[in-house]
Formats: sequence, structure tokens, C-alpha cells
Amino acid sequence: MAKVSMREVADRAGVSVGTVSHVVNGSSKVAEATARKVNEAIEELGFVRNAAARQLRSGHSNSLGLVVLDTSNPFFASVAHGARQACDEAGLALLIGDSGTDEQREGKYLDLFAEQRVNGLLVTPTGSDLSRLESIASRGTPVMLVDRDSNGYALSSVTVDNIAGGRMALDHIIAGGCIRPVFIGGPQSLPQVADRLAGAAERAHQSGLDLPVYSTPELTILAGRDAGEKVVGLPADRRPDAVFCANDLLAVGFMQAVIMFSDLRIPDDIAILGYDDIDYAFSTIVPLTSVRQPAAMVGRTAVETLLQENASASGDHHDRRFTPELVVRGSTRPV
Amino acid sequence: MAKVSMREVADRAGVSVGTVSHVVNGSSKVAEATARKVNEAIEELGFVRNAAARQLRSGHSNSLGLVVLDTSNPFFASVAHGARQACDEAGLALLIGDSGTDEQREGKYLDLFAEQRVNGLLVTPTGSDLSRLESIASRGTPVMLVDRDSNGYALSSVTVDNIAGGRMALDHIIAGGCIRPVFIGGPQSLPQVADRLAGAAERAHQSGLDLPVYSTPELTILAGRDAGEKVVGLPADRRPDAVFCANDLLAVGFMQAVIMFSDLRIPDDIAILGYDDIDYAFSTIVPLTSVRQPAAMVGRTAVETLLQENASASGDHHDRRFTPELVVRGSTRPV
DNA sequence: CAACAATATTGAAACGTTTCAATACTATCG
DNA sequence: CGATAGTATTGAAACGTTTCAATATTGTTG
Repeated sequence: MAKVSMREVADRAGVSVGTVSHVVNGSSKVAEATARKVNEAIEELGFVRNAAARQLRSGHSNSLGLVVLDTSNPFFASVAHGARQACDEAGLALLIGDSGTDEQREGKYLDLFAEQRVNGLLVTPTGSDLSRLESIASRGTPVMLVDRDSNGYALSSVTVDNIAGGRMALDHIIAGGCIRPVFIGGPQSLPQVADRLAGAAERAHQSGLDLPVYSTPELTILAGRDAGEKVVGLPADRRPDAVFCANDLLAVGFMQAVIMFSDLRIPDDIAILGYDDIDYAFSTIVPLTSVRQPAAMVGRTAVETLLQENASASGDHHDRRFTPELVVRGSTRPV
Repeated sequence: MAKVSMREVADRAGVSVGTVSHVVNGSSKVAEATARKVNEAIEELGFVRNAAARQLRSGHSNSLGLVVLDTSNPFFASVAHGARQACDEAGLALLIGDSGTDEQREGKYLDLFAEQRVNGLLVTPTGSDLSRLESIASRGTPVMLVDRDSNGYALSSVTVDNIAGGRMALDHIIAGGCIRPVFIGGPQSLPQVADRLAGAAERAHQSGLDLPVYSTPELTILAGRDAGEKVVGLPADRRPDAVFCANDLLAVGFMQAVIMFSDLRIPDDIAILGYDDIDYAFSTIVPLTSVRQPAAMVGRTAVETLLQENASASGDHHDRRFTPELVVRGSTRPV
């Protein structure tokens, strides 16, 4: 392992440790000739500075921690991508944790990041109790909720309006003439899911329609396929004519089930509407109508806002909310 | 920020710093009563141990570094997922870098990870010169190539046989009766792309066929769509009847272009074959025939092999190679 | 109860930086 | 040439752990 320290570089170059540090960091003017000697010594010995020591001394880590629900979900992948770019620009490292909607794992990553003394935390929490995050924030580590409302807690947040998204979805379904919509999604404990449902249910009821819910254990293609199998097996008079899925993965899976296990035509017999507008939505068997979220923008904004709040040190919190956008494709009936 | 150190915990609990350390790490037997006092003090003061100090003292970081070409590519997302699981099981943190096939960025992450004193490095290199990695490895940090041959360099690797995959693809295309195949992919400097092409070209030539190449700047849906636009615009007598895409994203994009900009029928007028078998391949407009790679397994194996080699400390290298598998769906003509 | 073993606890050194006051140089000017 | 003002360099003190030899506290035994 790289066992060479500044001490050895200093000896080799015939200068003091302090000077080496100054050369390495440009923290103070060093004479041309001295700098050259030091750089040669560094080169020859293969010196690599030790992040742990540097960080211990300086007190912080130049890094941010991000905890998301599922990195293999393209929505969060995009969020992470946007956050990463913003971090790169700010010269910060980004540590990423994947909680898998498991509070334990989420906690494990929060511990890890706390020990790492990250400059800030971006979190999409799994549970409803945000008091731990609040106390972390009150102890001085800025915390930014990602895709989750602060909702009373003293925390900042960057969100996309899920209720509005749910409304858009149902409005579109109703405008297309569907009269037996269902909602597919879960776990219901996720506010993202609950809010999309709330918005959708509101509109359904306003139009005098019912909106039955098929709960799924997770937001994956597989879960969507399972739900789809059940739904297409229903007798025709109880079968929905439109499904609003809590995300695109579910919608993709649902569509697979419709194709494989039934002769139903999309959208004529059954319309399918997703959420997120992932890249693949455009390419599905029947191109998917979806509610688009500015995912990368969410990640980027979360980082930037966090850094701003950090700089201003004023201690007040911001809630930045984006509005989603309906993207109509072939999987729903045109209005 | 968490400014409380073991010193303060020790004072509060009326014990020495050493004892606090033992309680925190279970590194030595501590009397029940003492442990309780210490834990109370920790609780009351909100002590969080400082990773930097601990790591500085102990000399390493309990972490692995992974650098991939593109985290938003589902193949690498799966690799990362597998690696992460294996790391979790081994109690290691996984730091992930995304080089975006940019040697500079790759280098930046290698620097970062070196400073972090990671226990090992998993890398899918962008360029062809692996001497830097070799020298890192020779200096004692285990390096594992991921999805990339060691090819003469003194490095271990976990790969999937791309040449074999290319052969499978063309064999299938030829068996389906196509006589004007093309290859779409790039940059050609990526060995993954070059090898898939090499295997494919070999089979094409064995059957007396030509295999023109449409080079793309990257392996994305967008690049595939661009390539598709060009190809479908060709006059019928020069238009291919089968395209083998270097990955599924290209294939997805290509398919989009075919649907949008032509009346060609898939697979009758033009067959499309992808590579990776990402989750979405199953759900495309016409379900995609693809060469499946055991991506998560690659990530997991890379971590496990690295840890084994690390433990045995014998300094010899292993090349683990998986064989891909053809998954036939509707986008190619059945044999 | 003395002597010893076993078990708990302590104290201080070391890890490799950064930082900053103090010192050593150089050049400039009157 | 002496004083002065910069400019370069140095030295040593932190930072918060872990580790380990040394010491203190028990418990056990003859």
C-alpha cells in the first residue's frame, strides 16, 4: 500500500513538511525551484495524500451523502445523475446509498455518512417519521429531502407535485372516455404513491367514478406484471378500462401481462398510464402515456439548494416544488 | 456539526478514552456496568465516531471503489447492484464513480479512491492503456477489471465473452435467413464493442456475407435513434435486413426510429438484435432479441474474487469469464 | 489471609495531515 | 551599508481515533 507520507517527501526534497503541504495544496506561495524539487520527490516516491488525515485535520470531508429508495429505478438513477453532476461542478464527492425502501438500511447509510462527516445529506426517506433527520439537521448537518415533502418537519425539500400529477393522470383518462379506472401501486406507505393516488381519487370522485386500488408490494416491473395478471383475469364486466400505475416500471410490467395473458387491446380495451416518463416509456410495446418528472433537475436542484443554504448559514429552510407534465402517447385513448 | 469526541464521552462517563473505544468497537471485554455508563454518555452527548480519525489510525478504510463507464446504462447499474450486495455482505462500503467513458474523469476517480485508501478497486477502463492500473496493483491495492480483459497486463478480471456473444448474434441472424446484416455500435475503441463486432464479423464472413458497420459516438438510446434514422432512409436495395446493435439501448433507439420514420416491419423487413438483455428488452414495441449477460453476477463475482485474492495475498491473478446467452424474442425472425 | 491468576481499565504514543505564528531569507531603498 | 518590507520556509501543535503495554481491580485457592 502507499506507505509514503509527506515526511518522506519532505526529507527527500530537503524541505519541511509544511512546505510539501503548501506545494500539494497551493495554500501558500512557494518558490518555483522549491516547488519543482518537491514535485520531483512526490513523483519519485509515488506519494498520494491521505484523505483521512487531511479530513481529520481540516474537519470536513468535501462530500455529500445521497440515500435513495432504489438505484435501479430509472427515476432515482436520473436524480442521482443530476446530483452527481452538480457535485462534480462544486468539487464535492457524492456518496450514494440505496435503502431499498428498508428503514434499517436507510439508517445504516445515515450512520455511515455521519461517521464520514459529510457536508450535507440528500435523502428520500422510507418511513414517515423524519425526526431523526430533523435532529441531524438541527445538529448542523444540512439535510435536504428529495422527492419528499418536509411536511411540518424543519427540513428543506425538493419535490415534484404528486397530487397534481395524479390529477393530470385521471383527468386525461376521464377525457378519453374511460369509466372504470383503477389505480395500481404500493406500498401505500410511500407518500409518493399515496399522493398520486389522492390526486387521482379526487378527480375520479368529482366525476362520479370509483377508483379501486390494487396494491403492490413494490414499484417494479415484476410487481406490475403480477398485478396485470390478476386484473386481466377478471370477468369482462368487472374489468377496468383504464389503469393508472404509480410508476412506469409497474406500467411496463402491467403491459407485459396484458400482452401475454390476454387479447385485450391497448388502449381500446384497456388504457395504461404510467408515471415518471423514463427513457424506455417511449419504446414500450405500446408507447406509454406517462406523467413526466424532471428527475435530473430534482437531483441537481437538491444539491445546489443545499449548498446555498449551507453558504448562507441562515438556518432557514426552503421547499422547492416542481410541477410534472403529462406526456401523451399511444397507451391511452386520445381525447 | 457533531463536535463531540471520545474525550468528552470519557469524561462524562468517568472513564478513559481507551475504554470508550473498547465499548464502541467491542474490541476488548468491558464490565457490564462500565459499558452501560459509557453508552449512556454516548447517547446523551450524541457522539458519532469519526471515520477519518479511525481510518487514519487503523490504516485502511473498509471500502472498495468501483469505476464504471456509465451508471445510467442498465447493464452497469446491474453490475453496481451486484457489487453493492457483495460489499454489504462483507461489511464494506462501496464508492461508485462514473467515468462517462472519459479517461480524465476515470483518472479523477482513481485519484480520489487512492487518497481514500480503498481496500480495492473495480474498474471498467475507458482507454486501452492499463499501465496505470497495473502500477496501482503492483503497489499493493488489488485491482479487478470489470467487463474488460486483462489482456497481458498483470491484473485480474471478470468478463463476459463478447466474441462468443457476437458469434451467437450473427449465427441467429443468419439462421433466420437474413442476408444483409449490419453492425451498429461504438465507439470502436471500447473493447466490448470491438469484440462483439469481431465475433459477428467472423461469422458473417464464414457465411460469405459482408458486415457493414455504422459507428455511433456512444451506447445510448439517442445514438441508436440517430443511427436508425440514417439506416431507414437508405434506398431499399441498400437497406439492411438485420441490425446487430452493440447494446440494448442502441437497439431500443433504433427500433424507435424504425417505427417513427418508416413503414418497415420488424422482423420481416428488418430484424433487430440487441445486447445485454436489460429488463426493458422484454417490453419494447417489438420484444427485443438480445444477448444476455449475467450483469449482477459480474459485479458480485468481481467483489468476491477481489476479496479472496486479497485474503490469500498470493499476488496471482485470476480471469473469470462468463458466457452470454441468446434470448430470442420477436424482433428477429424465428429459425 | 496471602498469593496468584484472571479480568478491567488506563495512559500515552502514533497515524499523516493542515495551519499559523515565528523565523529565515532577499531585494529595495535612502 | 543598515534598515525595512516583502516573500519563503519552518516547526510544532492540533485533529480523534486505535492499540498495547502497564497498571489496577477483582476473584480464587491453598
